[in-house]
Amino acid sequence: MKTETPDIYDDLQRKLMDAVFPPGEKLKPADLQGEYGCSPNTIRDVLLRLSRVGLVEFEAQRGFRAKAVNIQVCNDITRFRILLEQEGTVWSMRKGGVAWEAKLSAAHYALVHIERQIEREGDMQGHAGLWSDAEKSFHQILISACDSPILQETHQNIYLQFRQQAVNMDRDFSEGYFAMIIAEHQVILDAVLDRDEESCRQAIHDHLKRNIVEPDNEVSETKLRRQEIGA
Amino acid sequence: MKTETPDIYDDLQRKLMDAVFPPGEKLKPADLQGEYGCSPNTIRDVLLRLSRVGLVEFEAQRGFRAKAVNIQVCNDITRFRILLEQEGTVWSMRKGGVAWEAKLSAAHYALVHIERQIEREGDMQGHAGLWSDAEKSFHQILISACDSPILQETHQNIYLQFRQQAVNMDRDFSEGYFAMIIAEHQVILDAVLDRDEESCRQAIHDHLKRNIVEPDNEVSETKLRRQEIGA
DNA sequence: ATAATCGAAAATTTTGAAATTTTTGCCTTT
DNA sequence: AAAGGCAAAAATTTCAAAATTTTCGATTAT
Repeated sequence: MKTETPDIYDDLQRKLMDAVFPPGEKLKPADLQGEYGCSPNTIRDVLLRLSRVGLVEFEAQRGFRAKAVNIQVCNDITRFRILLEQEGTVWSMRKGGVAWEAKLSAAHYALVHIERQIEREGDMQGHAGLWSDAEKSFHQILISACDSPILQETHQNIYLQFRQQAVNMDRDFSEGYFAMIIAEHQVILDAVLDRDEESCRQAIHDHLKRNIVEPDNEVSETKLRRQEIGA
Repeated sequence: MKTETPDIYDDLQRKLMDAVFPPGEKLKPADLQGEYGCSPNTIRDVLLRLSRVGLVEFEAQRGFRAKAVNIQVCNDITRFRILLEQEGTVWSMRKGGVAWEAKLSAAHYALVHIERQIEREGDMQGHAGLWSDAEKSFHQILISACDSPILQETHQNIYLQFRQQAVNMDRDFSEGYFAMIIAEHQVILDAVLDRDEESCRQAIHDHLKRNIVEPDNEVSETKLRRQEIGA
């Protein structure tokens, strides 16, 4: 039998991020085993590794659960992501050279291209995967020159968790949503290329703050679909 | 057979932090098995969980290694720790109430007590464990009111890694070392109680920056004992 | 002499069943 | 009727052996 653990890992990660498992659902190796035609222990192994990234919650003697989704967790992840991305970007601005700027510009170009297309066609479904990859790429390149493997790895994990939370929330991709996103990404890019650290921090904060739902912000409260499920 | 996995986990974590395993050394489940009288798979399980904390490096199909120790990693960990502790403390200053201040004062009092004793007796060995716990407690309480479980968990992991690095370095606990540490901790506490965010950031930075060894800082270069081993 | 290839040995991963622990439903007791 | 306890069932963890992959040394070809 060939080694297919990486495939199982990737498949489970994708399902976790695509909300195939409701937040908080128990993940029983014995059940999942059938899906992949391997032994329960192989699944256990994969789940342990996924818990390393934070996509799965693990408690000794009590097995695994898909990570909970609720306002508190989502806010926490977002605030932490803002911190990591602000600092990682500022450090990158100090360390990064022309090559970094070029990569960032390229990633931004590709991202804007997809976003404009979605805005025109008004069709999110067809391009969801493509946009997701491009957005991820842009934000990762943003901090890629910061010369801190630990910050980058932590950010990568937080980003995955952020996506997991986001997918489980209803977001209104209404008219003009992507136009707004495009503008925000542009502000970030400009601040970086201008080497304006404060503007950059501000731009990153402004871009991500929509995901922080304050308790008194009644309008945004309705954004959570499966709120509190699996808390 | 009873459940003793937690014991194995704790024991391995301690050995990792006490530099019983040289940095970079391969950790073979089959070898460690004998020590604990369990199967190799149980060890594997534990090592996977330790890799979640960052004390152990894991690569698919290539097993486990004690985390590498070198200037770059140590600097990276320290810079990241500074960031987390600055931000966590500032957030705590905004959220924390009297109860938090009281706990922090208590932790500081206990810490200073031990540090003065060590400074007087000039004996680090006898109090190493006690001081280590008190220092950890102070720094954790510092960020305990920040209302961000993710930041706290990340800080906890980074702190463990920091200790792992520190143990593997030669540090000169020469005359006056702890007097210096005592003063620095005091500055941090004062800034917190004064609700002076900028002073607080500065104090935390000043306290931890000794662990950042710049390449051009020749004096400090010699501090690394097993530098580059297991890189 | 250097590089590439093959094969044996070592190490890691997977397996399926046994042992342990937690959970659940039912019965007894207050 | 509610609370507590017991036993059966379900789920998790552990085990030791088998299968796979990697590593390392030696041989061969360039």
